[in-house]
Amino acid sequence: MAQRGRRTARVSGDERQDAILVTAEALLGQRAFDDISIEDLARGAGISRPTFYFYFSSKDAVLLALLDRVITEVEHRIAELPQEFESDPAGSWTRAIGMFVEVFVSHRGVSGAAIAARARNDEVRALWSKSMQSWADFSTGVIESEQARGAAPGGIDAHDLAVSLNLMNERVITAVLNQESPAVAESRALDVLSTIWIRSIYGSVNPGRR
Amino acid sequence: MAQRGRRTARVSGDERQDAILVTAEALLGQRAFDDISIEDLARGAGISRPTFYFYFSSKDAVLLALLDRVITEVEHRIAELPQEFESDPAGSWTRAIGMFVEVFVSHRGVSGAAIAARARNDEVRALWSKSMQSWADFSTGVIESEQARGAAPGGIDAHDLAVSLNLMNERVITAVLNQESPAVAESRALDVLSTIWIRSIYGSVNPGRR
DNA sequence: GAGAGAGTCAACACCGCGTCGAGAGCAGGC
DNA sequence: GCCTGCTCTCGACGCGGTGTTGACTCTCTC
Repeated sequence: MAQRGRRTARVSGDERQDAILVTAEALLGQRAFDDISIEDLARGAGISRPTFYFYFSSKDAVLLALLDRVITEVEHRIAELPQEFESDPAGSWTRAIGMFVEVFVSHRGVSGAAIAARARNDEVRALWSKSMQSWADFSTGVIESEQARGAAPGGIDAHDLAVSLNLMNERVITAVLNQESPAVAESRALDVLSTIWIRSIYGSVNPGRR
Repeated sequence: MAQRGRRTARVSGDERQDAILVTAEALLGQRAFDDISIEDLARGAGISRPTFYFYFSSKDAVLLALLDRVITEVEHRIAELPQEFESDPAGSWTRAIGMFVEVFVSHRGVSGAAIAARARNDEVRALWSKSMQSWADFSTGVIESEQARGAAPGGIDAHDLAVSLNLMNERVITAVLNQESPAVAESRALDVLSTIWIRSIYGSVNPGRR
């Protein structure tokens, strides 16, 4: 994906760049992004603070690179998803949502920090925005075709519905990651989310199968 | 509500405290919380930076005071809400959700900043958390009684459902406030949200009336 | 072996935060 | 009238984090 760090590529020193990313993800597992200084990242990568700037232009740039990886992972996994909404709508939605939950939970530090940084940093916001948009578009497409084949009722714009449900997922998952209260128990989150998706898309508790 | 500023009350100088709050809310209408310095608040209130600390212990304390007001307003308005879920479930939910949308939209700067600050500040998090909890409890209660009277199907824990829907509202409303994309158009937000609430609570497009 | 990168860092300038201590203004008690 | 104590004010400081500069060292190439 897009060249997020500096360096035009060549020899070692790539290792340095990588060491910074590794350090950052590790530290994000322990404390909040704001509580990690560039000094910390540099030390973790075995370099001095000014040298950090040779590899990344700021702390945010590191986060951006990390987020980029996570999003790429989601994209790959979306592409691999079997498309069987007609034969098993409930199962299909659940598998799709489950994939998101899984990826974000497995990179909880990065996801949390990125979502928080969105408010502050334009590039993070743009990247996240672009992804949300593509997920929302994906959901919109499916919802529209479910509405078209008569499996799902109209009465609501498919895109509005898709956007809201995706935003719900984002928020519910972050609440779980941050162990907020109120939040849904991590073990029940997937169940709850897919129930809401299915009920609000199909307007019924048990969407028909064919 | 809880004494958020400093001062144990007496004469003028209350005006100063107030001037700081007014300045803060005004500036929040123009730029992000992070881009407002204590110097800015002090200048706006006609005092020096150190004097600011006589009234508030930090910038976050100002935000907390502002958030407190907004939450108090919501609480009052919840209390005034007519309770007629049995006779008009759809309308009742819509009115309740509409009230939230209205209050947060009318204090968009504060709401946005507070929600972002949650990640960073314990007190903001605690206050927001407490309110979300009480709104979720309110919704849980109504959902449970709808389930008990047979108007809403079971198959999902009322509290999980209530929490998720409240989190959705929070996120969809912030997306609207920040003019994010994707987001739902401000004019349609209420409609979309209430449709999702109703479909996922009642498991049908048109909950019966009695 | 000279030149051009890539890579490194000590030292510096800067900015915003929070604190400290010295006052100014205004009570009320004596 | 003036002392005492309180509220309120701010200049000046120290601190921690950021980002930049300029000089230096490798190492690879011709």
